[in-house]
Amino acid sequence: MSDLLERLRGRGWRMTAQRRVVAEVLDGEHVHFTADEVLARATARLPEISRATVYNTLGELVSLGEVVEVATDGRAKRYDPNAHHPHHHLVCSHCGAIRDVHPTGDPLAALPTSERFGFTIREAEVTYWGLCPACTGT
Amino acid sequence: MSDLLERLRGRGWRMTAQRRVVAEVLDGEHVHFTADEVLARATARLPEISRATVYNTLGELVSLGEVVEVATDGRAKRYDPNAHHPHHHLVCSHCGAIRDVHPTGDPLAALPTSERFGFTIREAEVTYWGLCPACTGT
DNA sequence: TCCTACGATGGACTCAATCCAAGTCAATAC
DNA sequence: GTATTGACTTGGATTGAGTCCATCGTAGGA
Repeated sequence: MSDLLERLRGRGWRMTAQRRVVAEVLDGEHVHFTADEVLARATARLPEISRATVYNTLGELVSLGEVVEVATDGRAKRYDPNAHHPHHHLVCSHCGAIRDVHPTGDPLAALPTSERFGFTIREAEVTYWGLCPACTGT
Repeated sequence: MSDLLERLRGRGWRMTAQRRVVAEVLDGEHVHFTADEVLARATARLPEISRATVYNTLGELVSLGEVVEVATDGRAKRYDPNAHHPHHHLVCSHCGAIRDVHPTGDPLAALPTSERFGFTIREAEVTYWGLCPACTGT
């Protein structure tokens, strides 16, 4: 899965040290970081990188479709590098941890025309809420 | 549907002018206000009400289960007074407008045990994204 | 190697939401 | 009706996430 950089280069994305570091952080681990966590990890590799650059780069990766923005609740947005496999999310209501899940069927099909109110619907997003194994005990 | 105040009183909720006004704002119209919109409408009826009180009251209504907090994307949270009829949401990605919808079937059933990763799942929340009739043209 | 348009910087700013110490008042008891 | 009291309200300060912008730096083409 480590060809994110190749893909970006292939698309004519201007490569800079900062952008490479952000892409590497996202590509490296399959967790869902907040922008601040990305910043922290990027800073570890390239100390002078700025917050604005991290936001710019994340925003660009999102609009390129390489990364998906996940907004759960009022917490900070998280960035999901697993954009090429459609999936949904399972969120721990206690600690905020996120896992990718793949439910069966198509949720779009469950919405009859009479319930669409003239909207042009583009996608359905399913979030499952619960307690992760670590938080179940507490 | 205007018995929200009755229900609250019945539950021993301490009634104050501020709380009544907030409850009335939510009860009156079936749209999904942001906290600021609630504050604006509450202020129109009771000019000296403070922002903190609106947040406190909204938070309390949420934990009483009388109102549902809807967080879509990075925008401000919205408050949905239609808490007694389970439903999902249709959001306009352009203007942020929200409508309640009732898809068929149970999204929880679509998640096989093998995809639950030991989580204790409490609920599934489906958000449909699209453009509302007013924004489709632009 | 040189140019230059695109990208990065960082500090100020916005916006939503929360905190807190002091003041107020609804509901209960008398 | 009055006194009491603990829960509620206030508003200004604060936090946290994210954006803006004028200026500086540099990747990549000529």
